[in-house]
Amino acid sequence: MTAPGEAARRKPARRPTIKDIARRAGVSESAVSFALNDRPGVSQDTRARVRRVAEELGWQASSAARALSGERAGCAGLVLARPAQTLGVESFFLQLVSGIQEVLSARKIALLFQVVEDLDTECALYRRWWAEGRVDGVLVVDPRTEDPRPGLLASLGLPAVVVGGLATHPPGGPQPAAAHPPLSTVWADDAKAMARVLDHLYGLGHRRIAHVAGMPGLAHTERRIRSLRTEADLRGLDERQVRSVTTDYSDAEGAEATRRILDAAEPPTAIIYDNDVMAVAGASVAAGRGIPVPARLSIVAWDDSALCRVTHPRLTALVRDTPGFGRLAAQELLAVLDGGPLRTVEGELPHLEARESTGAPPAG
Amino acid sequence: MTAPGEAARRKPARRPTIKDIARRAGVSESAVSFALNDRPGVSQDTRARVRRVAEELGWQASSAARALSGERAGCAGLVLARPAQTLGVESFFLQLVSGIQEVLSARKIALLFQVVEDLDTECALYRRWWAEGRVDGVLVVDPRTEDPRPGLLASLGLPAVVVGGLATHPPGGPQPAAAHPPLSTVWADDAKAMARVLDHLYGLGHRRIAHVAGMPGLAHTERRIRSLRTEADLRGLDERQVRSVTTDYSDAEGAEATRRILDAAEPPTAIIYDNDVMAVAGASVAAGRGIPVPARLSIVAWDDSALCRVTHPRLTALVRDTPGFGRLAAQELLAVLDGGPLRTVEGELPHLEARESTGAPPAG
DNA sequence: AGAACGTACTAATGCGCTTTAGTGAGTGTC
DNA sequence: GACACTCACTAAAGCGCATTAGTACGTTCT
Repeated sequence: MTAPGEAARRKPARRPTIKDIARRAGVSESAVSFALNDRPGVSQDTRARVRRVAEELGWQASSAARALSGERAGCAGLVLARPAQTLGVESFFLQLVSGIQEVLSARKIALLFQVVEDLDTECALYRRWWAEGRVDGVLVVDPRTEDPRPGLLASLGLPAVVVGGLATHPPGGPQPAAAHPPLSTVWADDAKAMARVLDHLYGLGHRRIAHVAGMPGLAHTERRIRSLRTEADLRGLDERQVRSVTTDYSDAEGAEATRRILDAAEPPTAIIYDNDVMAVAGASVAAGRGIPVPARLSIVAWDDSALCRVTHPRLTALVRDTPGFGRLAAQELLAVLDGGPLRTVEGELPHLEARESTGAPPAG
Repeated sequence: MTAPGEAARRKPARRPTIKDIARRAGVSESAVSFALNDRPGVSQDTRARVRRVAEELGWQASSAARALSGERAGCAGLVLARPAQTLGVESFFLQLVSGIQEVLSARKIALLFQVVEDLDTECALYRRWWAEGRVDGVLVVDPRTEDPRPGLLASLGLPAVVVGGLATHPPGGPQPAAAHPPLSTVWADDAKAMARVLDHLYGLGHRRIAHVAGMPGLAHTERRIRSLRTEADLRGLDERQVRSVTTDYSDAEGAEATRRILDAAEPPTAIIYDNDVMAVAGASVAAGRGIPVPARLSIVAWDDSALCRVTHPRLTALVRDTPGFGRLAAQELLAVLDGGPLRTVEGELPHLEARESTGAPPAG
């Protein structure tokens, strides 16, 4: 008699293998393999019998064995490079991941998810995953303007899909000098989305607008800033009237940026925030100073979430279907794994959900 | 000449194997294996040489091969069973995961992370992971009062650690009738934490207190509710003065619960919310009704986050070290994988960060 | 000097699966 | 009735590693 804990823990429940199936079905192991993988070489009868036995035994192919012989790990990877404290509140990633998995799990592909501190660690991790044969492909998020990852992945021959950009410029615009290396990409048209936001604010009468952007160096940050400038130019608004500042996406920097913006001699009548957390932080700064929203300051959040709906007033937000974007990315990765051509796929355009935080600017 | 995309994508860069190392170092494959795994049987000289060659080649053991021969997948699993829309804003999980990985990745153990819809799917996934040999162990989160998972995992013999509960009662208290199956557990003492919250509010003078709890059936929800009742009894507060209602953790239900609570004939002077999102939603409802916080209503949030700091007033919150909790859980899983004894480990007690949302109740 | 032992290595086996190369029985052909 | 040919299946090899059994050589003991 062993100790009770020991006894209960290490049950001998051995996992069934095709050998077990072969024995019970009275055929060879190879026949089992053929039967279970829809390969020709077995009769309908045998196939059915083998399937039944496998079912009974609750058999599932050992992922290790399959990976070793079949050269497929059955695994995709996703690395999130964020300093620990920036991991904050954003619902974005959990939603993205949930969308990704919806598609991957239908093909029985698991997702290896890792949070790391910085880009170098992320690159090192890709190398390790590649050398270990751990993943069949990866999803690259938070693309940068100068990004080492696509080049690295291409050189390793590790299939990958870039999520959210390094996008080619919109048709008609200038093509970027150094086109990104050959990786499939799914992206959203931030430029068009930004145009919509500006349309909304300009239409309400705003002429002095600030943009509290996210991290400099991120591709979509740059795209949004550039787009805002383009759209402002179209409407004859100069750099003093419409301008962007960058932050680290945190509530602290969002608040700080807001304070500086409001301290200006001629403060803007509207602020666009690049995420929900900063928008709420900014709204809080305004409230603290007794600045009524939207009477004296309009606020727009890029990315909707519960946050935007629980504040008072509720925040006008740019709503996008993040799980849907994740599904799109996963589908594209599957396509690449199946040997499909490199593509650049555009996700759904976000729409602006106008709520109570935007209105006409003060008359003066 | 193939198409440019094709050519660039499938680089022949073969992953190095121990055979390559053996050839270059002029020894047998087994010698390489011994050398790289710190096994006796090779001289210091050879060991060093093999190591150098492996380094040069950028070799990493194939996880599949190692798993197949060594019976270790080098992978842990974490499943999050949440309906998609509840995936909201909580920073809790990303932080927990980041703490877990800090510990696991030091041992080169990857984390398989999956979001599923419900508990049944989660159980099915455990079965599949087990049958596929995909994971060496799993971390079980959101333990329930009647939870099928520990039993399942124990019967499969899949090592596991329960994160956050099914805890035995505090020493001295009554032991639960059906002790949980033999799984290691890390938990936080919600009872003591709740006592602290009540201390704070009672000390300020509050005698009518509501508790907007999380999902019924979750172990920690029940623990908090039970603890609140116990602590209330100790102070002579009956069920009309102090009571809990359950929700699904969403901002919507948090707001709805708040409305109902404030509609009561004798509304409470303080509300405790089981997460940050609901607390902010509740604060917003109060603001919408013109109820000043904390002058007429005090608010406490369980779990701190950026949200609690960006609202106005900032919310008093129960702060816990979530990444630290994740690290603890991961360490415990490693201990179990190493064949250590089953244990129940208690995490750090959260502390109450008093901010502007709590104060003395109105004089009347 | 031969047995006994330890050291540093090589050879061989197996993990569970996929895949390629057989093999033997049945069918059709002239 | 010997020929090619197909069908349903089995045997065997190999994926990359860990591990066990074996081997050759040098040292020590008696």
